[in-house]
Amino acid sequence: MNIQSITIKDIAKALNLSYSTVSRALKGSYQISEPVREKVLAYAREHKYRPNLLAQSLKNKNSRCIGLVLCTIPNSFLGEVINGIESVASSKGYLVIITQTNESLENEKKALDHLTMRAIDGLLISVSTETRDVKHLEPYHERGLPIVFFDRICEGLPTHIVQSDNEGGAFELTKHLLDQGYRRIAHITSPTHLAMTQERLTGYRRAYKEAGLAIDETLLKQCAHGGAIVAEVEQALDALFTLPQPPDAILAASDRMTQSSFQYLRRTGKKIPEDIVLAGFSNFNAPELFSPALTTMVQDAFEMGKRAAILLIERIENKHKSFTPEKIVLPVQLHVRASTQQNITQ
Amino acid sequence: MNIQSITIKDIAKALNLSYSTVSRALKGSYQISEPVREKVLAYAREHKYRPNLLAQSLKNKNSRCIGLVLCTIPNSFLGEVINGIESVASSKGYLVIITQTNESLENEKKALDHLTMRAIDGLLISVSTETRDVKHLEPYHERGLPIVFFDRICEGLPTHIVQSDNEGGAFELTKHLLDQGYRRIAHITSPTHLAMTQERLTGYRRAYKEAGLAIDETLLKQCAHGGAIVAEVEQALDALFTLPQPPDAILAASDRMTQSSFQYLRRTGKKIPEDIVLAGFSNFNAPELFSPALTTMVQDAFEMGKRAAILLIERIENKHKSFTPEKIVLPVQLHVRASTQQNITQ
DNA sequence: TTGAAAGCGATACCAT
DNA sequence: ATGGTATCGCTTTCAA
Repeated sequence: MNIQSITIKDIAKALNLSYSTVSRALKGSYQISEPVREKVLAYAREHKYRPNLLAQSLKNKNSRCIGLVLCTIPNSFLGEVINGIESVASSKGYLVIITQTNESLENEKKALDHLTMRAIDGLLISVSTETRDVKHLEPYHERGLPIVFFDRICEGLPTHIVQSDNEGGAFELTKHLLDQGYRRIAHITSPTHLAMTQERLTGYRRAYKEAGLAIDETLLKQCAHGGAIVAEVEQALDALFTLPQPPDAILAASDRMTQSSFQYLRRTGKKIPEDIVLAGFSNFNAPELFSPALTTMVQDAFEMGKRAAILLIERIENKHKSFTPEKIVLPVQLHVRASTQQNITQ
Repeated sequence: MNIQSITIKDIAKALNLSYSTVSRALKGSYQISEPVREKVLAYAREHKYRPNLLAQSLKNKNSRCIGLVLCTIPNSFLGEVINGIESVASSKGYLVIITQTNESLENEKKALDHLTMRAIDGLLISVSTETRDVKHLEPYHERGLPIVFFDRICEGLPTHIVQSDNEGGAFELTKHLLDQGYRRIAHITSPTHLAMTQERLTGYRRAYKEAGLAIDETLLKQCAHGGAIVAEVEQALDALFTLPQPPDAILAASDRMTQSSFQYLRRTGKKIPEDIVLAGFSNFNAPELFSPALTTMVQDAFEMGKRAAILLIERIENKHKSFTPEKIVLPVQLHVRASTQQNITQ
């Protein structure tokens, strides 16, 4: 569809100028006389001239579009990340094109293919749970596409990275539970090939270690799809609750896993926090409205999006210059609520 | 950025063919000999040829992109709508470009400007609360851009429309509350210039009328920004609770308004459902985890997105053909939970 | 300061 | 069946 009103050629013909002159006048080039510039601008305004961005992109080899790849849009955490990204992108005149992988590497590849065929200027990506390496990203990186990883990082590319303090968060959360006297803390998390998972496990282990306690490895459960499928979370919980010694606490690694766990516990009649306590990395926007109010490790989602976008755009606009890959680790915040405190009644 | 490997010209040169022949071979045109086709395809595959979609769009005047305009992405209802849209768009090979208005008409105009300069093939839009008419959409419509409205409709354009049964939903919800014995039902909703608001008010009034009861108009509150600003919801509630006769029930018109109301009631120490009952149009994905579990009028968000996308793509692909504007009204579903039932615990 | 012309990559009409 | 060429809308180098 072409919603174009008039083109540069139309203006040129109407004013008896050459295409190039019109183009220059429109761009505000300095090598142009005032009267001509004004005449062109006036005519353009009057006839509602709008440049064809496609043509510009084709010619300039840049599109002022940023590609965004993430697992799913309807997600309280990622939704805020998107807003953070858009806030800086739109202020800098970039359009963000969002694509979802639904945790499939196949979809991730397709999304990248699609986006790059449309000449995006840069890429922001949080990889899918199936993604184990950056092989599929290398060709783009080699051709000079600026890439910034956020949230779910994948090692292997010298690019900027923006993530949460996963280790510190898991440490604090685990410590909080240990401090409350819980000893059998189940950790429901994503596949272990994800750096994020490893970091959180490290935090979890460190908390136990510093408390001088041993870890029962059977309490560590990975969900292959990062909790995208409710059944996998339920399976993990089924397994946990049929252990000779079931857990007394659950630490979930994401919004989805937290919510599925919550629903599972509710359905199976386990009382929170009396029978079992629950806490999770989660960015629900009203965890206090839950019953019981939910203890959460909150990530600064908006800030994550903002920082990632700033880094990316800075790279896009300084393509020639070399840069040192930066790794930004954003602090997380523990909000203790009723779901992890027996002595507090909501 | 150009992530292009090789172009048609490269292939043509390498194989000593003309551009046109290569183009035809790539497109699978029938008027081409087998050996040539194969040679071209083989070379293309080997050298990872990827068409430049920008160039194709410029030439073909279509982009296989759909523009999507809505108020905000991080929203349980709209998030699902987006998924519905993407499910059909991606299966038909369209890329969805999402833009947010944050309830500002100004942003809406900018988004439209941006999108159309990039030659989208069609537009899906749920207008902002500030949007009172379709004046800003007319130029695009007149130039032949296929448009489909969903959710927040704006009258005045002969296009397809997909929305929920707002009147029926409000009627049922109000009736449910009246049936429970509540008589002073406050309705917190969006500005009245929105069709959706009018429809819901109509449903509300019809329920009262059929029950043979009179309505206290002071119980009807509009939030200028549709609840996007927490303060406006709180102001509305403040006003309601300082009435000589405060409401005994609250009917909120959206996720945001429902949640803000919930938080307000919690904060001001009003017990639900003992002191006041609360119900709302809302698509929270786990309303039963709230405390108390929330009575909701659930819209079929995914289906709404799907239908809207189907209608739009059908119009895009049959541009020449005339069509009769269709108005699809999707049924909504009342889920009664504890927040509107005094006699039921949790 | 302005214009002519080439070219971005792909397509399609007109020839042959 | 294949090739030449103009074109989509815009930018930019080179000349004038």
